[in-house]
Amino acid sequence: MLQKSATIQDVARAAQVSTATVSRVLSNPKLVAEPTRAAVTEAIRATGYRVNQAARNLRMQRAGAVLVLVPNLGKPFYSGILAGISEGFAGSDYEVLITDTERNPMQDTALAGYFQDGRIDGAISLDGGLSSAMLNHCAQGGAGERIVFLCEWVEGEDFPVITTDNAEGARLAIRHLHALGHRKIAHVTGPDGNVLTTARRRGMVEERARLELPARPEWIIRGDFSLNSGREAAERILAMEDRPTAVFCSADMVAFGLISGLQNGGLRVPEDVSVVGFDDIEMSEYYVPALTTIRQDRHRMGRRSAEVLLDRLARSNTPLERQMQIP
Amino acid sequence: MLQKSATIQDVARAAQVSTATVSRVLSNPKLVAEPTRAAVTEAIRATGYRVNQAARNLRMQRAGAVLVLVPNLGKPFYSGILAGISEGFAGSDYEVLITDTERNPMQDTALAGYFQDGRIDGAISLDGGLSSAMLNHCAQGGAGERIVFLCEWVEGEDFPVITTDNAEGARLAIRHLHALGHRKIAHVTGPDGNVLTTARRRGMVEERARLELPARPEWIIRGDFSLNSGREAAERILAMEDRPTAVFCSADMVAFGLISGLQNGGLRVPEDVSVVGFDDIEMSEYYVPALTTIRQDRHRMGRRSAEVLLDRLARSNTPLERQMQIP
DNA sequence: CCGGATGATGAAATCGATTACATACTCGGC
DNA sequence: GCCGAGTATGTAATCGATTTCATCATCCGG
Repeated sequence: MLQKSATIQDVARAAQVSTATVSRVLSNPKLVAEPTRAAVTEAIRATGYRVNQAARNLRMQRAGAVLVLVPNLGKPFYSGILAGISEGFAGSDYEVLITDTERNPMQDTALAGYFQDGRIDGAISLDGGLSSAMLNHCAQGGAGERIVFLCEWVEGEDFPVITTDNAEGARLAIRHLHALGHRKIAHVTGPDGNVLTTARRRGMVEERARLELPARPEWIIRGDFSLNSGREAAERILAMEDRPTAVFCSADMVAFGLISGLQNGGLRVPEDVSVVGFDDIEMSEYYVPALTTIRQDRHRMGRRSAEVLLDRLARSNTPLERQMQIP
Repeated sequence: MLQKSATIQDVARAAQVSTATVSRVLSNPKLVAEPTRAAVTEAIRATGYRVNQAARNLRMQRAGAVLVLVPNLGKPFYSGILAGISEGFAGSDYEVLITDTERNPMQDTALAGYFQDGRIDGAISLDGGLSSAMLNHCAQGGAGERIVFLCEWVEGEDFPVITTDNAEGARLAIRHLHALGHRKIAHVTGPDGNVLTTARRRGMVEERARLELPARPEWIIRGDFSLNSGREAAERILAMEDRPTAVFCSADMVAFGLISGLQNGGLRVPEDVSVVGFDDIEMSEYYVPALTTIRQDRHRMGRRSAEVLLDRLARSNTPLERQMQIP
């Protein structure tokens, strides 16, 4: 706060009106007569007045901020999403807080605590691994309406979710490889228990069955969306006697790790093995060879989630009678 | 805020003491007698009381948040840094706000506005492109002590800077290429006017001169830290009659774009052209071929900048007499 | 046994906004 | 000429904490 910036009192004094009038000029100008309004506006300019957010938030019973839960800030996949979210909230009077759920794991009550403290009005979670207990705490505090999920979600809870059709993306990938003539297709999954892992694997398996392609258990390789898990998958594949000719990866990063591992092992991509990724992060176009991948418009999804949350916040701040306008 | 969470009044009532006592138990327990303290603690537990941050911040004249200015949230280079910063502030009672200065450019007064509004207590800028006018506004508001720079900095201003020795990194890169036998070395720069561009180019040029390597003007190619500028640089190099045998890139992303462009153009890397990057983002190890690069410990730098800012904030909230303890 | 130091606690002011309620004035209809 | 509605503004309560200052009890040395 530093330099004693002008307060609403100072403005009121300068314009020779009450603080109520100043406040009205700011929030609801048409309640104030033109000459008064002009005087106040001038006084605001002259004093360099700026609304003190802490005071405003206290009085209005709001926090003026939303929290974004990111599984791992270090993954480039999330950066585009964050940019979209941040853009979505620019111009609103909400600040965007970001936390890394992997490096700073949340206790069961931590998220609810943010709400109770009045530190946030809402949250966007990119982490589908939140415990139901944690979400229940929030719901009990009345914050159930103020949480939306993005990309991932929690099975069995019905918060709004902005996501792509992951199973369909997987099917698409398999169809693509099939069209290229591949029959023996492997899949590197995401981490166990992750909803995206499940959806993408399901899509993959379904489509493989539909196309009547061969399926060997070792062709489903467990990964975790990381570069390194791709590299490990490469070693597994190199060691197989009956090698797949194509691999569908659950994420672009996995694909990069896989390709680098395969090439180091002497297999050429795409001549010997075709690889398809998921996400379409910017890098994928510039990888050598360029990666075929399933696109997710991360920026747009980020924006969208911001819009959804803003809408819900507006709605839940509106008194009920104004919501149901039908007589 | 939602559910009327218990207030300090409720606790005071439950414990049959005044709010002052409750507040003291929270902030300075040794001022309160043991039995009273126990009663209050129990009342806090029973009511599920949590301090309301807006009220606390208002009274204490602080914002309880810091702002991180990121040039472009979409670049993976920044994600590790953000993770470090976020970790550095975990456990402190400051929230971390993040803004993208490219997508949401700041007006001259915007940053100062954040301080004046009482929305932030300090800022970490990864953007060396902030105008001096903007910084002056902040300094005039007394926020001069509460800004630190990270990676980039503004020439001519003396805010604390956490950064690597960029010129030395560049020299290192050139020495490395020289040791491999390369004599004709090109450089893809960052964007004009960027401080990192200047430092790295200077290091490169100095070392090239020291080693008495040939220098052709067209071997300094203008880029902008992006994948695409690397690809464009590749086209320029492919079109040269006197081609360099090695290229030092101002960033890993540039190197990736360059390698992909060169290979598409029929040159092999590293057989025909060696490429060195800068930053050592996680991908670089997994690129094919693996990229040689100049390491920056982004996570640590992030943490460090948080520490520096926290220290300055603590200092500037301490009354002067307690700072100068020498009699 | 008293004065003053020390310790524990409470009453009330304060931070800077918003807003319910009160007041004063204007205007039109009867 | 009076009343009610409407408009413009002010007074003061309020949000939920922190902190200054006052009060009161206790204790110790002389």
